[in-house]
Amino acid sequence: MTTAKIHNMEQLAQISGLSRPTISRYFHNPASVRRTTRAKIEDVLERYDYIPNIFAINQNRKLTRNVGIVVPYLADPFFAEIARAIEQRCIAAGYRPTMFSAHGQPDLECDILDGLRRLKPAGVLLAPLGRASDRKTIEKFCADVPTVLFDSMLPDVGLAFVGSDAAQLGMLIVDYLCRSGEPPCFLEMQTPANPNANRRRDAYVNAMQALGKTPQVVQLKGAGWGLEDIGHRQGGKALREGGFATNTVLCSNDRLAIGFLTACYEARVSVGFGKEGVMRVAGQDDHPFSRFTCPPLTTVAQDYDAISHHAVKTLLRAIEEEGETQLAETTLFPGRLVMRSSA
Amino acid sequence: MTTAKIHNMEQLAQISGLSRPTISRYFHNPASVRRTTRAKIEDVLERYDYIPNIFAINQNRKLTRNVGIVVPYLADPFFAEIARAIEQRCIAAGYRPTMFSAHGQPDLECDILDGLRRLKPAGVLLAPLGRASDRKTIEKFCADVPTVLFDSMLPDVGLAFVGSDAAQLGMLIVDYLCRSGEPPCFLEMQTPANPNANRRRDAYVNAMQALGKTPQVVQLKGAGWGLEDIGHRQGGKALREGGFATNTVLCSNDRLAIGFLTACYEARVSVGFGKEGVMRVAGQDDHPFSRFTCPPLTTVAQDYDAISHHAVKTLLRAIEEEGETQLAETTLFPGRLVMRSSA
DNA sequence: AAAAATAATTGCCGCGCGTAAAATTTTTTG
DNA sequence: CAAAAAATTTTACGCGCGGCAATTATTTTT
Repeated sequence: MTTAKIHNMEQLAQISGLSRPTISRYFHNPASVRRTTRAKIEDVLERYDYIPNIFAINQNRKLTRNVGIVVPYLADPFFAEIARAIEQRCIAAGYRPTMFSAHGQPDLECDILDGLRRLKPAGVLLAPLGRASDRKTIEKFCADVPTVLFDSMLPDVGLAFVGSDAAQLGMLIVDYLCRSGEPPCFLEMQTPANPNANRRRDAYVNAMQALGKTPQVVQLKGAGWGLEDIGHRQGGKALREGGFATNTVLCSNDRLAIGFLTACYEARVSVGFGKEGVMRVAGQDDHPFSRFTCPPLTTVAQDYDAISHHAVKTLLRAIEEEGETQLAETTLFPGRLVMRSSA
Repeated sequence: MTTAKIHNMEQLAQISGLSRPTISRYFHNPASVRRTTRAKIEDVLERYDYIPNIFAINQNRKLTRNVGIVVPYLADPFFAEIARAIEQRCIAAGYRPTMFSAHGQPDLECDILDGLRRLKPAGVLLAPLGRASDRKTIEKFCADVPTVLFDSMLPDVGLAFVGSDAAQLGMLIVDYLCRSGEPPCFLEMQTPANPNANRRRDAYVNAMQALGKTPQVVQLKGAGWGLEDIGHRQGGKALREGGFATNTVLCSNDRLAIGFLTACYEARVSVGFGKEGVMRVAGQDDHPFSRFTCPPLTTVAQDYDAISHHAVKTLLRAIEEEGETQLAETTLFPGRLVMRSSA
């Protein structure tokens, strides 16, 4: 501790009376040296606390232990939460994750991937922007770097896709809404930033038809990632203009629903199930804030935990096998109905 | 383009007919080579598009252009937003920012700082966890790495602190609330995770006294970063037990207010100014979601933009001067009253 | 105790670049 | 226009580590 610091493996080798390559092996995999040797090294390590130079390591290794995590919009707590879960799992597996947010900008997404490439990452977990993404750039990136997509799927891109089963989520909530009241209309953006939106609409339509009901889709003008704002402004407009065939509105996602609830409030339309509600509103995602809306939002929860776990597992398997794992598998997890008082 | 790729400076040097160090200088600062030389290099660069290896660069440079951005809790949109602003400014200045979140965990905060050290960062922008932070670790880190603190201040730590003027924010909102209705009670956590909370309470008390009113502070049980939940549960309990002396509640921050609004809703207490409101609720921060609560939350906005701008400017100045800039200056920005319908 | 298997060492090269000092070229000066 | 000064480029060396082949030392097996 009080002694001079160690700055490279050579010095550590001298002090511990071993050779540098042995020290190198130890750091690569402590189990690859004899127990007595390991003890010597760890003994010295306790007294001097040295850490190998990360740049020198990465420069020479063919495969680093860097992992990139890229999400479209980190200011959205939904992504913040899933990114956090993924990050922790990577750390636990001994990798060095780095988080990036495209902040909703396609060009930034490209910049991030380009920058990521330079980090020689062992792999990347990518939730693409979706429709706005530059497909070619992403495809090229995936061809060079083992990449698992999550949340938002781009067909035939990446090692694998992990996400939620939109059809199941849709059926779950539509079925619930139909059983407990009037069948829902569907509220979404006209030009959604995210391809999930299309799957959700389809899921809604299919679910309605399966239940023998007539689907009604209401599309809101506006683009970008200010979903609450669109739900608020445009949703409010639709509300005032009587754009909904029934008293029940299923929103494409919770953020839209959050904005729409505000619109309902301002229009003095009371929301909730039972006698007190003129209108019922539901969302999809179980956004971290959904339980604090007024009224708290009924929604279907994505299985954050299963998604993050499986995404990381899939990536690490592909990395560690390093055999030809050309599996372009898609894994979809079911959602869970979260009943709150809004519907 | 179609030609074989270049993988190092040596090759680029050969092709361009220059020596490698000249190329190196060019990348370090294009203006440092003669115009004719620059033209040669850029000509080759257009045809081959080569990018220097980032690990090799950082290994040899005494000072990298890496910058660390550390926030206590990225799933809080407030921090996500300010981190985004800071990130962009760093990129614009030609640095390579990396974002980290302590996820509310003090030990993780230490790990992050330790990991950051290995990246030889030119500087770090740190919003510490606050009370929970391991002060010694942070102090030691700041002694080694140029660090600017923001959001949450630790006395005598770091190059500088940039944040909001709690006293001004408090006066602003208290004054408004007093002018427009009954004087506010103050709602906060018993053991706040963040030292700002103390400043805010003091600001409230001082503002009330300055206006000749009697302050009342209501403290909620609970700890951690689930602020909405505490505002909801414990705030609701206080509400039911008639814990507030007046009909106006100023929350220590917006997240607490968001939870408290839910509690009001569930208790069927209508919130808002004017005749329709039994109660008035206000917050502090102008959290991204505050405009979508029901009713939309009256609050005081922190000047995200000024804070991020000044924090980055201060850090870069300290880095680039590299002279002894031992200034431990504190810069506080005023807030702005955001009047919505909750109060 | 000898043979086989395992671990550790030596020695050397390479990675891709930074950097100080020396050599060169260009510009300024008298 | 030559000499001095300044600007630019080259030479030479080093950073801290990974990886490989050939030895040598140690442990385990027969």
